[in-house]
Amino acid sequence: MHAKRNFSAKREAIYKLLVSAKNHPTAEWVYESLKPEIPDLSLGTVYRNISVFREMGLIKSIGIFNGQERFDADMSQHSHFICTECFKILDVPSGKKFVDGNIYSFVEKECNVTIKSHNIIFYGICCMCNNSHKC
Amino acid sequence: MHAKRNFSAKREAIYKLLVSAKNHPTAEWVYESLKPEIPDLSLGTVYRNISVFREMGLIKSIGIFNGQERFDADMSQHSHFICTECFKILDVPSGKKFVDGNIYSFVEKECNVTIKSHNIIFYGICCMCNNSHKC
DNA sequence: TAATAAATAGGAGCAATTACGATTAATTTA
DNA sequence: TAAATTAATCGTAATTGCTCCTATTTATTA
Repeated sequence: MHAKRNFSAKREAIYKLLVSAKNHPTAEWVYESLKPEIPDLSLGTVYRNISVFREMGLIKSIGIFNGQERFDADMSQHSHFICTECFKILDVPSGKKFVDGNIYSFVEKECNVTIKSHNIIFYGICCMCNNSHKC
Repeated sequence: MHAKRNFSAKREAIYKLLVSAKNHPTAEWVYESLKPEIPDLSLGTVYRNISVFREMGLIKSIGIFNGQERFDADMSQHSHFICTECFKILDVPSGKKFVDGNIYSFVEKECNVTIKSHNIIFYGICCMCNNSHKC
């Protein structure tokens, strides 16, 4: 039994796609992906629902890369790698916790702030973009 | 004796301001700040020189927040805190190194990538934006 | 000084995102 | 069920941060 959620058909479709997508998609990609099966979908609806999901805490923004904002419906604490060539984003499995609660309180004291969350992004070249395609 | 650098007067002014600025400025802020003393400065020149500096490795981008890219001429490895209310950015003094070389090679193996750099950003509320202004 | 190269101004153009009025769908109330 | 109310969406216009382009100016070289 799970919480009742009155999502409209389109909202539901957008959310499901975000959850299943492994590419940390852009709003544009969500729109293009759903357009074939939902021909009367509008781009504004995608943007608006992404905002709704973010406010609900269902998704988060990874950042803006190559001019487009990237989203992630995996709300577990993890880091990302982004290829500066093709802008592919990979999850960094955090078996190792890079940043823990001790660091939070350390930074909070040093900076006199309250920390809500953090992001770690590794930049580099993915194996597809390396000359030697050993993927 | 230091390396000869043939910067134009405007380029020099932009770079000096970036170095002295403690607010991790936007291009717009640089433009507005220099405009009074350099009335014929154009916004395009600020953007172009920021690109030049970035390619030269003199500055780096912290990211895009509230729709505007933020820059930092402090090239030492350090993290940032950003207030989600007022978008003030603070340096996190890294007496503690959060991410070291071991983590790089760990992630490189896990993700099959080559890492060039990384960014850590803490999000939260600064003391000015907290109800209790204990700053 | 003349020829060449680099940097800039100013404005047009672009692309991602947001805002808005009109319409449609869903929900509640009677 | 029907009417009234609320929420969601469409389509398009507007915004905005940034980039690009051309003419002009400034600096460098011969």
